[in-house]
Amino acid sequence: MQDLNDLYYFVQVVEHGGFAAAARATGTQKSRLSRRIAMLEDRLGVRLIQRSPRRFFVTDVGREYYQRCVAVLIEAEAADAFIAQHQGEPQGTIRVSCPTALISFQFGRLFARFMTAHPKISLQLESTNRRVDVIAEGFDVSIRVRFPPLERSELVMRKLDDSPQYLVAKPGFLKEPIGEPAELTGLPSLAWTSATHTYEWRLESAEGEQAVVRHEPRFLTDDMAALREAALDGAGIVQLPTMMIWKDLAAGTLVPVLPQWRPASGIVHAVFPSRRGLLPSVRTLIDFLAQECAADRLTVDESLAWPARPPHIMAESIPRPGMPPRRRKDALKTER
Amino acid sequence: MQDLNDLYYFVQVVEHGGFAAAARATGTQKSRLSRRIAMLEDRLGVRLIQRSPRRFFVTDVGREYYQRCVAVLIEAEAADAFIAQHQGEPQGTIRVSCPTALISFQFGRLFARFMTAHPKISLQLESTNRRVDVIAEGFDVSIRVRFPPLERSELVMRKLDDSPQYLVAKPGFLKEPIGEPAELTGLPSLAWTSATHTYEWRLESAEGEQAVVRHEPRFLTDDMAALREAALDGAGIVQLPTMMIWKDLAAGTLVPVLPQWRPASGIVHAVFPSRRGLLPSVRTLIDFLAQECAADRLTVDESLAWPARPPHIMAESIPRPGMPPRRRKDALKTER
DNA sequence: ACGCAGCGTCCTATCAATAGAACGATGCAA
DNA sequence: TTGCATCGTTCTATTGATAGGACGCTGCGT
Repeated sequence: MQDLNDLYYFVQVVEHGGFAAAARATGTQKSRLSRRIAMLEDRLGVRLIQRSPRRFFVTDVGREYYQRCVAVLIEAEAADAFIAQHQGEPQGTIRVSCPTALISFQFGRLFARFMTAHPKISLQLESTNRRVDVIAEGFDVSIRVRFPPLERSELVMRKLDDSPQYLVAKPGFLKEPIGEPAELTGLPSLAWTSATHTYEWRLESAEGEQAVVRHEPRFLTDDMAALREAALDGAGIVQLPTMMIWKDLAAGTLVPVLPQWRPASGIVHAVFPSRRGLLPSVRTLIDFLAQECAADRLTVDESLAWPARPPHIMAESIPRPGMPPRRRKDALKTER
Repeated sequence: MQDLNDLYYFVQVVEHGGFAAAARATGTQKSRLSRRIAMLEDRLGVRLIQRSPRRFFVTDVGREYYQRCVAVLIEAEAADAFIAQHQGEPQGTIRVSCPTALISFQFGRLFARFMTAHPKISLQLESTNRRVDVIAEGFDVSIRVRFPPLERSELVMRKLDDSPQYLVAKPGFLKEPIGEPAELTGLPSLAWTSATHTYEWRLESAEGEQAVVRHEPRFLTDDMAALREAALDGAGIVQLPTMMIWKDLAAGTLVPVLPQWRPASGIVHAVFPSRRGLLPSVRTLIDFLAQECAADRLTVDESLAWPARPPHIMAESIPRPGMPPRRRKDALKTER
């Protein structure tokens, strides 16, 4: 295989009228230029440059070859220019997957805000509760909610939000209030379908005590809205995300069950194939979502008068050197 | 400076649908391909290929970049094709310089034969007796005659012919025959203008004795035809090349002076800038001239019934390996 | 469910290209 | 005519890329 860099060296030497001048102009050693041109001539079997100490001129065949080499370099520059132009302003299409419920009570609004803020970016959003294969299915990013401990993955994760949860029921569903996790045993429950077919509430007291309560749900579904409707109708006790039901709690149409014990928070995170080569558009989206989630959480916490929970430690999102976190104050203000 | 070879690697990997397949197809180690593509992505700041073990697909931006890289390689191939096409059949213009006299009595015919034999080659022939600067003046080849010892030069030399010489005068010019070189002293002489302004005949006997006779010519010129005319008119004794006057000798209009002592032969040779990168057309011309000179010499020697002189040892013309000397029997036959 | 072939990536001893200096040649100015 | 600055080329100790193998992972066949 020929060394395409020789074409570059050749063009530089011709354009500067000598090895020494080309070396100075390009910061390349003249010994390298001398050697590479000699090797190029050997490979081609022609003399491109007639030269001796103090003498230098390009042969006729060398001139024609030079023109063709310039064409090569122009194409190479065009390829780089395409990438540079592609990088410059976030644009293009982002393929995202997101759990259905999360879209309906939280992320749907965020995606809409994002598109308003970035007119040149399009989203292709797949609403799904299955665990998508990011690489094979061609997603740029997938939004997921998982409960700790998170499994390790070849994919890169960026935490977006905590997902505090409530155990709730319709007011009056419980004949008498309960005070201990053990009292939950045997009560009717509703749950999200689990792949492992085991159902348990992992609870934590304000003091840090932990309890695990196993239950057998009388209603299983992968539609979180259906779970909420069933709870509102008094079908049983269910664990649901704060962001989904905070207005029900504020209105009193749902009430916390065992309020001194809180379920473990989930972690909302984005997963994507690699930090290297992340398109500006995708990076912009992920940063945006992280910022919007933080702002929304503050609003909900203030509304419910609850202190912000300490964040879970998850797979590290390495801060990008030289890139300060983006703040969208104006976007936050206008949307309220 | 980017490594243009990375574009080649990228195209190969994309076209073969994986690193392993590309490595097999190109004979390149897959570790190199893996590394070079990773470095290319780092430099560009984008992910061109989404991949993991057993998974491989080219991103959208990667596909567009691939198209541009193909364009680069096509241009590079075009440049090589131009050179290959340029090399294939001897064609184009050869710039030659040749001494005027040599043209008139020997090489003019040879150049004509050459052009007949090679319709696609043109010659630009400068008839000159000055020592041209081959590199600076853009000659492909210069024909020269020099007497030993030849000076060393950065130019490459290829001997074409010996140039045996005769001391001659008009019949009857000498009142009495002379037998020794010393008897030449004081006789009227004619000579080619010398840059050194010293004039001497270097003679050698059949036994190998050598003699040097200094003389002061009464006629100096750089026109060899004029020298011949003057000798034919009886103006004096002159040294002339055999090829120029062999017919005069055969006809008796010129006779040898001091026939037992012969002047040293000159060497007709071609000089050119470099063996490396010698165009096929130039190589063809030089080979042709060497062969034609050999054939002509044979004819003249047979006509004058003289044994061929042993050739002088000169700067070596390295035989080109694998390339047998070309013989042009048909050309020799038709021209007689 | 398990074993295996083959994938892409990483590691390191080896090899080849390079940087930088030395050399001989050349043109120009004094 | 001579000295000097700068040219292109060559040489070699050093540096960096590579070959080749090892590794972990994945998909497919049994």
